[in-house]
Amino acid sequence: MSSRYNHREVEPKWRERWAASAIDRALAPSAAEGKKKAYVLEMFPYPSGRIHVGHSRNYTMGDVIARFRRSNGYNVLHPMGWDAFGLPAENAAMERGIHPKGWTYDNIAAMREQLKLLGLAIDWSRELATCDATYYKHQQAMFLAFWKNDLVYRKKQKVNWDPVDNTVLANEQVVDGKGWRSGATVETRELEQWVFRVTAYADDLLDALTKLDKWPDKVRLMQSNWIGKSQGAKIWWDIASAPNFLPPSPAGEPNHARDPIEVYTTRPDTLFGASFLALAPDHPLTKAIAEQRPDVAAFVAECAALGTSEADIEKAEKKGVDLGVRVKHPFDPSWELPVWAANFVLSSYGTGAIFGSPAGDQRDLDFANKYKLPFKPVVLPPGEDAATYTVTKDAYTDDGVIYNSRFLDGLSTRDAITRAIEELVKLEKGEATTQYRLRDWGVSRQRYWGCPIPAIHCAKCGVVPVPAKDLPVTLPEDITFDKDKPGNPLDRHPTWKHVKCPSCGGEAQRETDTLDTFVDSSWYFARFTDPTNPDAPFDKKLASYWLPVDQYVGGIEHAVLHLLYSRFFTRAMRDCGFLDGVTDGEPFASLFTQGMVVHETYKSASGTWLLPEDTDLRDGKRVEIKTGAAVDVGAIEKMSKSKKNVVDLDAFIQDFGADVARWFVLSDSPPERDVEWTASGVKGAWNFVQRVWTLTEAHGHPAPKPGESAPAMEPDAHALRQLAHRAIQSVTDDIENFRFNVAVARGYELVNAIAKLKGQTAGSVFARGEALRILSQLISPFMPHLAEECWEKLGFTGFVATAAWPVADPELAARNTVTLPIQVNGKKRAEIDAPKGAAEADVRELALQHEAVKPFLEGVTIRKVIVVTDRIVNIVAN
RNA sequence: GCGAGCGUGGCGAAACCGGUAGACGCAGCGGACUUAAAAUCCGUUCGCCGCAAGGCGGUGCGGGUUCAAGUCCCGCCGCUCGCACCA
Repeated sequence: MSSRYNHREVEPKWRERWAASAIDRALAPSAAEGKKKAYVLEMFPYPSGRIHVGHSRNYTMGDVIARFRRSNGYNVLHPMGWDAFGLPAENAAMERGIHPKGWTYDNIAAMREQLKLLGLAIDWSRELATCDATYYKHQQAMFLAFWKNDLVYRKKQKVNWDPVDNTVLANEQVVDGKGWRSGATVETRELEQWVFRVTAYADDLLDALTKLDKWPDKVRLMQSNWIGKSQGAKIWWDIASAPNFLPPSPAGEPNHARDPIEVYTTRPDTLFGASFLALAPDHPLTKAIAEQRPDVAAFVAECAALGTSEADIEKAEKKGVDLGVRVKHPFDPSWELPVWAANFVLSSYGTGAIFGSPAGDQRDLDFANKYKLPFKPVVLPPGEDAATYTVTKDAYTDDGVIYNSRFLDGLSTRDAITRAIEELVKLEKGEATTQYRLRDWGVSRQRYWGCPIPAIHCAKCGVVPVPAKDLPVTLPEDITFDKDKPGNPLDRHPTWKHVKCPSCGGEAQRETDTLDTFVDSSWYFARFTDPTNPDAPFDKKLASYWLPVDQYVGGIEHAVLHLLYSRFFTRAMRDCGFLDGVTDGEPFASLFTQGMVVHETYKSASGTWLLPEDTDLRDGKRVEIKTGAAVDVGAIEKMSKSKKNVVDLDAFIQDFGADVARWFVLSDSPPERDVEWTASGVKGAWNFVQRVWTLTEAHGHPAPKPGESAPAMEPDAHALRQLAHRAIQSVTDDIENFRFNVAVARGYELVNAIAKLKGQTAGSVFARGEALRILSQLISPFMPHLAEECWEKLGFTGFVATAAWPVADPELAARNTVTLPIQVNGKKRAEIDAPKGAAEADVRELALQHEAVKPFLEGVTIRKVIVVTDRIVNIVAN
């Protein structure tokens, strides 16, 4: 009597039982004596509406780890929440007249139900949403603490300004120099911004990367590049002469037009090759001169107008204008150099000024060639002759021996850098310095749907923090969104921003900027450790117990920003007294970046995107079901709503079940690589589910308990036992090492082997029952519903989800004979079976006497026989 | 331009420290069951030569190290990702 496995009944049944027994709750530290903790976390989602099967991969991977750890006796924390502030809610409000709050919470409710259908072992009692005042209240408190500790400050910063939407745009919202929504040309504006002092930790954030050995090298490298530490020197170039209109420098006042020009370089060894200085178009001196010289003003305007897109910059020709200023060479006051403004000098890096040493820098060389500035080589490449070596169009940027450089002559690049800095220090013309590419983090956003910044602007007292007793500063709900009135709705609100100054009691205004949503996600992992605490972001003891996150799982797209900000935040929380258990400031001990789910894209004849479910394969051609018309099959891309190449999760689970979805997204492709969602792959997973169930049901006996002694059995039954115990070893190892696709393959192997053993003897029944028990346990992290159903069918009580992970019997798992390939001159000619660990001499004899080997040894001399124990024999002969 | 990664059957892939290349899945082919189909089950499937036993070739291309290379080294080609005038 066999019945088809009915996921529509089985899956909800087990989810209800798990929930009723609260098995997914993390234990309080006091209740978890003797257990190790495991904090498993997937990057929490933005509640955009509905989830598709593509989203499920990330959560499934985390779930496999969480379930695996629980089976291995850990106290597991596996929570879920919502990254709930952000622009899409405001866009929806504008487009559809819905309130961002309602839209967001509706989406959360829908997505929570969808996620629950996946059967994830999540402690839902800890759910949080960053848009709850109960959450952002603590964020505001931490903001104030950071402010007090000088980790928050205000600064005029260049921003991308959309003049139509009246708002700041993030870099990724600027497409080809135009605002992504309005299409208006983006301007650069200077705005007073709230800034987090990330650079305070620049060195630590960089150095600590070496200790994050459970992070992908790629991510560590990306962060390292992003921080971009470089060692060099600051050099001060005294003004020799300047246009008369520049006023003289008042003594003691810095940053004046006639002050020495500060330049940053990593190559002070090439100072004697210098032939000009170049300043950024918005360098203070450039701007001062532009006020008096129309040609310079025109040049500055031209640079500002040039698009900010990378392609524009790439194509832009090196251009400049002579500013009419002359400076003295630091090593020789009689040597004067011209000062130019140049479009390739960035004001945002270093000091916004460089010295041009054309023979050693391609940009400088291009520039010098264009404007006929002189240059001479000062670094002699290895193997070149100083008498004949010349530079014309290609600069030499590598190391060499310094020449044409007076006291630096004959030194290596490295020694010359040290020597040059020594001399600069002696002459008080410069000093060694370190530069970072990393900038402080501007967090001001002119938006409604974000965490209000707890600050008040008072004409008398300046910028005043909101007193702790007045937190949270909540968002007003009576807000209007109007397409015709762009900008920040908070700013337009009739009453919200008008408050009394907490300091003087006078009329004042609230800060109407809200925080970048990356702030919300920079500490949510810590809030999960104590998610309902009303008085503090989290209890220190609880956070110390759970943190760091033992396994973090998410997309590579967050390799830099989210992960770097979280590392910053953890250090800042530590140093402001919120956190004391994470002394190294690292929030995520181990990181896994998973690949995406990709799918073909389909376009109808009229050019609109089609959902996969609206198409069908007929005679090998893809057609639109409604019309029968041919469909244009496009590239295989990441599943996304905009291209409609998505498979809806609800519908899929209805048709095939959550276990099929979970099994499929983990099979075939390695987890870090993308996996293509295909109908045939689904079929494979579906067949497997059916096969596991059919075999389990057909067995018809209770399975032996773990450790139960086995009866005598036939060799094929014994072989199944061996395979099952080896599968335990392999799958355990595969999960531990994130090789889920290999674990899946082991599952197929075990099922194939179980199906092959047909006998009904006591031995066979035992072996089959044991193998089925092991199978149900090994698949339980992957297909938890099916595993429970099988576990129950095999006569066990309680949940397989909470049963102890199976342990392989070492004797059964061990291989006592091994098959050794025998090679002659590296080509395989035969195989022999030998006892494991057989003596070299014995194996050697077996190999040489083998019938299949002999013909290849005739007429040649055996030079050498290599025997690698338990691996291979290679006979070298000629 | 700089940096990193990848390249294996018709497809997704596996291969631990250099030791039988292609596990496992999909698709294909042949067969069983069936009036038929679906489902299921069994067999088979890198290419070439051969009736077969077997042989030869084969991990993007070209070299090298080694008894032995998908794996290590050098040089190309292609693809993907990150950064991008960073001084």
